[in-house]
This record gives sequence, C-alpha cells and structure tokens, in this order.
Amino acid sequence: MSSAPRFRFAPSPTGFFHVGGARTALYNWALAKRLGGTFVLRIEDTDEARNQPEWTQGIIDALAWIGVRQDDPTFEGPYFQSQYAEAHIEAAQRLFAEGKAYYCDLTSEQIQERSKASGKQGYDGYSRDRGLEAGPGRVLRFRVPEGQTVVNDLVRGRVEFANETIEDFVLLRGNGSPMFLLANVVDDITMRVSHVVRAEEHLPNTPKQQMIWDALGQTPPVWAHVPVLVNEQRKKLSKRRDKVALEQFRDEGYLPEAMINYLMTLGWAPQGETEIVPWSTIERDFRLEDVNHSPAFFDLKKLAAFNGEYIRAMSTEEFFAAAQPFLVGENIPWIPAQFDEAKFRAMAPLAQTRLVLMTELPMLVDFLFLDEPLIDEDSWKKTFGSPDGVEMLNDAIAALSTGLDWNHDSLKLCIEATGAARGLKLGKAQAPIRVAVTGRTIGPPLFEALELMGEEQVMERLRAAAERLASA
RNA sequence: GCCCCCAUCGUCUAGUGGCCUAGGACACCACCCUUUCAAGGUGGCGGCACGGGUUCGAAUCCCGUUGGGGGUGCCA
Repeated sequence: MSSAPRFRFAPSPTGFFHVGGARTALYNWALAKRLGGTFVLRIEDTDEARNQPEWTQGIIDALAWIGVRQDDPTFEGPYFQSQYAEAHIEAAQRLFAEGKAYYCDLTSEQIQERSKASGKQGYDGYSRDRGLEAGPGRVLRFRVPEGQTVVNDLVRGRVEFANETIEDFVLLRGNGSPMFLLANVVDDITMRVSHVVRAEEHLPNTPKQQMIWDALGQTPPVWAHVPVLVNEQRKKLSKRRDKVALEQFRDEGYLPEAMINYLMTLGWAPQGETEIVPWSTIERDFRLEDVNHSPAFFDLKKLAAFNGEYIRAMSTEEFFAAAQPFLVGENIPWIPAQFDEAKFRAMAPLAQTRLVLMTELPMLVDFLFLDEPLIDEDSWKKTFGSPDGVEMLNDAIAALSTGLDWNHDSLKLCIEATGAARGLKLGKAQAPIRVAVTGRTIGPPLFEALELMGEEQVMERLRAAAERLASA
C-alpha cells in the first residue's frame, strides 16, 4: 500500500529551540508540503530530569515563527511520547516473548569489569542464554542477530554495518521504562511514519532501530541523515558553547524569512545564481537527493547579510509592520507618548537600508522623539575636539537663523555654503550639526531629518550644543 | 581503541567524465557614487587535501594516504 508520505520531527523539550533542529524541521516540512504528505510533531518527553514541560510551548512557538504552523493541515500533533509508554513496553514484551530480547542483571560496573578483563569494549552478551525473567534492576536487551544490517539512506546511499560491531543494546531500563531507541521506533510505527529525516548524529543508531523495525515485523521507513551544523571549530553546534537559540535570533531582530532561507542554504542550494529565494521556491525544489554530505558552518555573518537583504526587500508597509515589535519595550529610549508615527513613517525608508538587525532601528530614529538627543560622548569629542567643529556650529546657527525655507534642499545648500566659506566640504561641514541634533556622527540622511523635526526644535538643539561648548 | 560518515575559494555552495581557463553568494580589498553611515555599481583576492589507478579525456569513477566530523550511556 502506498499512501501519502508521513514525515516527523521529534525534539525533546530540554531547552531553547536549536537552529539545527529548526533546519531539520524545515527539511521535513518542505518535503511534507511538496509531496502532499504530513508533518508529525512528536515531543520526546520520556522521563529524564532535563525535560521541562514549559519548553514544549517554546518548541511550538519557535516552529510557528519559521512557518511550521500548527493550524496548517499538513501539521499533525503534537504527540507526547510519554503518553505512549504502554505501547513501548508492550512491544518490548513481545520481543522478549519471541526470544528477540532477553533480560540481564549486570550493573554498568560489572559490565565495565568484564570488558576490562576481556579487553573488549562494551557489553559482551553475558546474559543472552541465561534465561532470566523480568525483575527489578534487570534491563531488557535486544538480541542482535548475526549478519549485517544495510541501511539505505536517501542522502548517504547504502551504509553497511556488521552486526558483530553492535552490542546487545538496552530496550527497557532496570526500572522498566523504555529507552529512546525503542520508544522512538514504536512511536514511528504507531504514527505510521514513512520517512525519517534527521541529523547525521543519528546514523549510528539507525541499524539498531532498523533491527527493531524488522523484529517487530514492520517495514522500516525511508531513512535520510542530513549533515550536522558546526561552529567555527568545526564541532557540532552545542547549546552550551554556541549561540543557537532560535528565540534569541528572533529577539535580536532577525526576520523569520531570512532565517528560514539561510537555514535552507546550509547543505543545499537553490538552482540559479542567487541563494535568496522565497519559501515557495524552496518548497517546490528541495530534494533530499541534493543535500550535501559534509557538515556546514553556521555563519552568523552570512545570516546577517541575508537579514539585511530581506529588510531592504520589504515594501514600506511591510517594513513598518515588521518594525512595530522593535519600537516598544525596555530598551527603547523614548516613552510611548513621545513616539510620533508620522515622523517615523517619513524616516523609515531612510532607515531601512541602514539595518542589518531590526534591533538597530531605535538608535537610528530616537532623536526624533526624545526631548533632547542622547549625546554619544565619543562622537561629541571627535567632532568638537577641534576649533573647526565649534566654529562651524556657530556659523551654521547664524546662517540658519536668516529665515530660509525649512526644507532639506535649502538646508543642504545653506550648510554647504557655510562650510565652503570655511574651506570645508559638505561631509565635514554637516558633522557638527549632525552631532548637535542627533547626538551621533552616524545616522540617517541629515537634511531630511532636520526638515522633519522643524526649525524650532533644530535651532534649540544647535543652541544647546553651542552653550555646552561655550561653558566648557 | 572500535564503528560510521565526510573532503571544491576563509565560509556556504554550483558542478554527476569533455561545455571548467572551476561558476555564484558571504567575508575581505580597491575604485565609483555619496550628506555621515549604509545601500548600490565596477573590479580584485581566493579553491578541486595528497598519492596512485581507470579513461583519448577526471573536480567528477576506483583504491590508498592524510585530515576533519559523528557515534560508541540503564541521554535523546
């Protein structure tokens, strides 16, 4: 029987959502969408002190952020592994009854001693034929058959494992609870999973799991092991060492579209000369057969470049909408009442090309809303440390007080002429005004900002700066 | 140690025996544009790990070496 493929993503709720997990989820999602299949979310929450229920919602939220949405008909779940414990144990008992698994009462210390004495690594199958029944402290081990196990992997090809290199692994712990290898397979069977697409670190588990599928009389799924994501040291990305939390990227102002697009180019590339492609293209063209075989470095710089690209590609309205979450909150220097939407809308397009992260937006526009600019002292010193800067400021105040039309063109001409009189090019001449008005040497185009703020406020700030300099 | 995977510019990749003098993107450098900073434009730097085969022909196929990585739990 051939029916629509069923993919699955099976994270454990042990912390923030890992970008590597995000990519795996995206791969599964793209495939499920294109093939008209299903994406099953299963939370692997089986015991272990590390699991925290609150992370589950975090996983669901993070998935939604990258477009893997629960309300989409392709999405199924979440299922919780802990609720299927009975099925896991039942399957284990069946394997025991059929002689495909056996109990063992050796402790890890005893196993180590035996291994030391024999000079061979791992468990030696000591209890294989001892006919032990279930009992407290006794683990159930899988009886690995002779021969070899061949894993047919969609990205790796044919991978052979000699069964003699695989020890009789544990199915049920001494306390009777199921282990990952077993639970994972039984759940996949229960949920009729047809394709297991996961990170390469699971490849060594695969022959074991395939043997369980076989022993349970089931046809194993299609396997696909995608390369891991690594850090600069070429080590697998880890929550401890590396910045990997999707939530953090979201909060720092990365756009989900940029993150999705970037993640998909790690190990795979869309056709053509550009890597910046919409999800619809990814969904249409992504194939496991085209996935690269080597680990990929998660490059923050390139991610940032993608983000800037996506920010610039937005329409004014889209940008305005995307900006909202970054205009409020603790780190915003102005209070909400000071925010002027009209001014922001006028300035937004000028800020848009200057952003890599959305969180950089406030410092580009804050002077528009604050009563007084936030003076960056380094900028101040750099600009007014020489007489040139101070004199230019005074000249500008005089020149701007002659009743000119307050628009950016005439403002520019005025400052240009004032600077020229002192032998300064516009680039130099505008600096003192910029620092006095915005507080910084860098920012959006100055004359447009001056026009927007209006004569009164600008003159006030220029005079305030002059006063500060005079009294210094 | 043992098992498994991998190997194209610094990085992400295109490339599936001749179209490769190896293409693109990020980063970097230079120049142009310019109202600071960006953006944009133009150009540059830079790679098939090594050694053997196979073939008329190899980045592409085979073998080996070296180098990376992953796994080796009563974690998932």
